[in-house]
Amino acid sequence: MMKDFECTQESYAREVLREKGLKSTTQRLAVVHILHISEKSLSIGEIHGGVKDMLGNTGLATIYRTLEMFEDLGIVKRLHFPDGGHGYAFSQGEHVHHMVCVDCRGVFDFSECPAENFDYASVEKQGFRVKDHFIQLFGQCGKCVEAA
Amino acid sequence: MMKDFECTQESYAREVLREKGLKSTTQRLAVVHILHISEKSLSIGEIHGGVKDMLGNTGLATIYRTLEMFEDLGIVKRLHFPDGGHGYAFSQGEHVHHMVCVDCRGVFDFSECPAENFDYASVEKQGFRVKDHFIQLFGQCGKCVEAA
DNA sequence: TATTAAATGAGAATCATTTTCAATTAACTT
DNA sequence: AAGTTAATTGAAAATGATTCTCATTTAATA
Repeated sequence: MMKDFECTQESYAREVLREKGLKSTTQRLAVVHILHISEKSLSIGEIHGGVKDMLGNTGLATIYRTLEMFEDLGIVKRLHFPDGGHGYAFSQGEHVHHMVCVDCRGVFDFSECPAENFDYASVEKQGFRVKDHFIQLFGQCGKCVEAA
Repeated sequence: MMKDFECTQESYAREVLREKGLKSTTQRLAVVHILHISEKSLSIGEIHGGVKDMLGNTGLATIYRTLEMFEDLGIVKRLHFPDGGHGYAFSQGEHVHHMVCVDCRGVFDFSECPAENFDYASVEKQGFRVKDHFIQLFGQCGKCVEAA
């Protein structure tokens, strides 16, 4: 089934799915599209709403299943908000970090890693082996600074 | 009411609470104690269990209320696990970060900030103003490396 | 010790997430 | 282009996490 919202991101997702032997369903591609066209990260509910607008009724469980899978595949990145809520943003598996606007919840990627030159030896003294890190910046985006 | 588990951390919590005009209840001090004696971060359920062991029945809602308040006061730090779960660890408001062992969920503080020398100007180009950051390292602690 | 506002407990209410299973569909075969 | 099959979906129920309500209790002060 050919969709009228094909785009680079969608092709990327199709590719990743195919490599893993997973199906490129209409619902999965719609999730990619919704995340792609959004400036800000989206909650599960917002994604569900967006997909329903595109496709008509869609089960919420499908959205949960899709996002969990996409996170494992590196297609989406889950963000943690200070209030405990979550947001999801499209990602292509690269090492990027995110700035989150605490006012509008907008998400802005940046590729320079703040911890790039950090000497892990200092924290690995007691035998801890660092394998990954999670970094998120909080602040206000340009628009919200002006609006304030 | 004098408790038999007074300790530095407890005194610190008492102090912070008093400054804000909040009460140092038995339940709140028990939460501090439970977190203090634990090597690893604890889930809400584990904290609830620990407090019940100390005090007998204690409402789960109280644990939620206490942790939320403590987080605001900087007395505890909430950690985000890759699976979406949360852990809580005692904190004294200093700028510290955490290494989390993905095997045993143990938490290890370190004060050297990986982003300390990072030049935020590069990410603030588009007007974003960075106000805070969240950094968490994932890996394996010494014990779990050996056990593996 | 009496007073009072803050905090608690218990359970209901709400909200988030996962599970189950019959029906549907994408991908592959012919 | 139709048939086959395993993967996926939708719907609703089940589970789990979190918040709310309000009568009762308690810590802090006078």
